[in-house]
Amino acid sequence: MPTLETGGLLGIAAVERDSGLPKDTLRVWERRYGFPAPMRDQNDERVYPVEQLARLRLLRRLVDAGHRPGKVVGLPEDQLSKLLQDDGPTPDETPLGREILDLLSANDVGGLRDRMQALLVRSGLRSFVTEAAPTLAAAVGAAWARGELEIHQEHLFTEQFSAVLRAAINTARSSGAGTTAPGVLLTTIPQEPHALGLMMAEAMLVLSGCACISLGVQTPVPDIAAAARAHRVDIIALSFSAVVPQPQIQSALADLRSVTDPAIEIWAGGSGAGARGPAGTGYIASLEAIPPAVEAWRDAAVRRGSAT
Amino acid sequence: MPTLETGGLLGIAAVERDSGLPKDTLRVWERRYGFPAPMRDQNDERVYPVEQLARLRLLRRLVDAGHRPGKVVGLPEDQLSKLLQDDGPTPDETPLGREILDLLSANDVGGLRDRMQALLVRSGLRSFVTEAAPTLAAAVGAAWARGELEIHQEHLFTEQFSAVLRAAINTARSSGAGTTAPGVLLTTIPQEPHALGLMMAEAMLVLSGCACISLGVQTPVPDIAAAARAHRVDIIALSFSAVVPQPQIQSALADLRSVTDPAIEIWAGGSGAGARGPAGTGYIASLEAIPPAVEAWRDAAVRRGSAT
DNA sequence: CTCGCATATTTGTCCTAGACACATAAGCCA
DNA sequence: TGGCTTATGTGTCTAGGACAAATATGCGAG
Repeated sequence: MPTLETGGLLGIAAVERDSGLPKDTLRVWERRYGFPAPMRDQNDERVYPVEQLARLRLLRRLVDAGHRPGKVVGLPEDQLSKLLQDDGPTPDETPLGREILDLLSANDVGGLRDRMQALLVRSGLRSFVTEAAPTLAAAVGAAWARGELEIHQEHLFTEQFSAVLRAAINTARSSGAGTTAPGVLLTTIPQEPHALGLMMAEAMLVLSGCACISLGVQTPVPDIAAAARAHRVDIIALSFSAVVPQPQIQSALADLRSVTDPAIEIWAGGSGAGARGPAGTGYIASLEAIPPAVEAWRDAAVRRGSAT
Repeated sequence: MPTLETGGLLGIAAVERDSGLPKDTLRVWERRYGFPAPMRDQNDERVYPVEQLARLRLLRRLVDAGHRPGKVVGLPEDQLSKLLQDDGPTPDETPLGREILDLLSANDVGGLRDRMQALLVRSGLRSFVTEAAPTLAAAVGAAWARGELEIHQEHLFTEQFSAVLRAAINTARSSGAGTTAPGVLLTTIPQEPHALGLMMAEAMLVLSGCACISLGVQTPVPDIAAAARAHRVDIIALSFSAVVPQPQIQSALADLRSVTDPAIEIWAGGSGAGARGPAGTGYIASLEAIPPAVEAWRDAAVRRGSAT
């Protein structure tokens, strides 16, 4: 029973899943830096207390932010201060972020949904996605990393947020028709379980008049290529959060590029996507960059005389 | 450069990503059965030709369908025939199932959505969930196991189906009010990633007048308990598909039971839930069993004089 | 003092080979 | 045929070692 979790103890596979650190890395950190320091069960297998998991998630954030593991893994609780001082002006101190965090802390699910719905109808889908949504996501992410939120509160936020956004996307979908509309396939690679970024991208693409087909998250690379072929899309759009290690993103993009018709563009976006992707793949720096990118594709399509 | 791919050769990490087989399993299959038989690069690291990846993906299907690795890993190309002959009496030969499969095979995403939406409005949410939905899910699952569908087509079905169902649930939600409404927390354990069963259960609960709070999938057990406490629900409803091994389900239920207020009921349902759960947990045999179970809870609540 | 380049260190990932618990299949007896 | 015990199959974990890529450090030149 490798990944069982009984009474706050997690197996190494569960820690890999929840921290995003591969098993090999967990073991080598333990060997080199003395942390994590898991206990052993009756089979001499590692079992990690939840506090160590929490610290590992903090450490992962620090490492992703540029700190070197050897420098930070051995510290007791000063990491918290480092993390806080690192991110100096905490981005969740916007009134809106604070408000959402308060609703989450109060477990006010109805209020949360109403607030997000109100934001949506007041400002419209576009500015909801480009302005409000990133603020909310950042606030929740930061609060979670700081330990202010529990996991179930993050789950609740994700659920409510995606419900509101999904409904809005479906409403907006029908309106786009007439001009040259690129067909876009949306999904994520198997290591990427986050659906929020994908949905925000879909919203922007739909608003730009694209015909979007979303496969949801975690599609194997050969199947992404097969789906692009089957649906005759013009663009494959992939979303990456920070949970996936850079090299894995790069190789996944390269693999996909090599098995996909060169006429099909591959776009990578999200906080995890590095600016320098493999040759033949495009980088979408932000949600605001999506409409211009679609516009550029349209221009190119007109110039080459082939419209969908 | 672990996962690089040069000219149709993939590193072990890429094969793990695309086949779904863990690195450990790939190595042990090679050691025991002689397949896969990767070549080695200049660093003596495994590199897999794409044909071997394709066969590994087939093998994974067969293993998921119940075949034993030792029996099928060593076969040359007869696996294809075995795969096809495997599911002899196809249970998807209902007209409805056939129709959906045809739409999926034709990659007709609009037609798929329209058909499901029509089913929903024609028969109503309740019979859609209890009758049409299981038929569709069974047909898609069987076709997938038989190799008639590709992964991306199953993803597409899941995405469209959940979009239709989610919208219907949100519409139905507001109507239920007045009588004694139990608060229900819905989620799955971390090993269970399937959301479809959860949503179908939510639909039935909402139709029965429950106040549902869904956390989405894969909530750690301690957080399920914490969420139940925070939201003061009366019932925790968990959905299990067949992917989770029985003992893990049992121990998760037992763990949850031991850390949750005894006044809160725990219901387990779905194809993976065994009839005999741990003491103090309830078993919901089917979707049709949900309304009576809610009714029974109401009766008990009235009798004990405490209403939410 | 700063920039560019060569060298040193850190770090993630892969390697081998062995062990073992759990689940399934086979054997056996009623 | 059904239920129980034994045997085999199977995935996952363990240990330490190795090495290439990424990053930091030292050093000389402008």
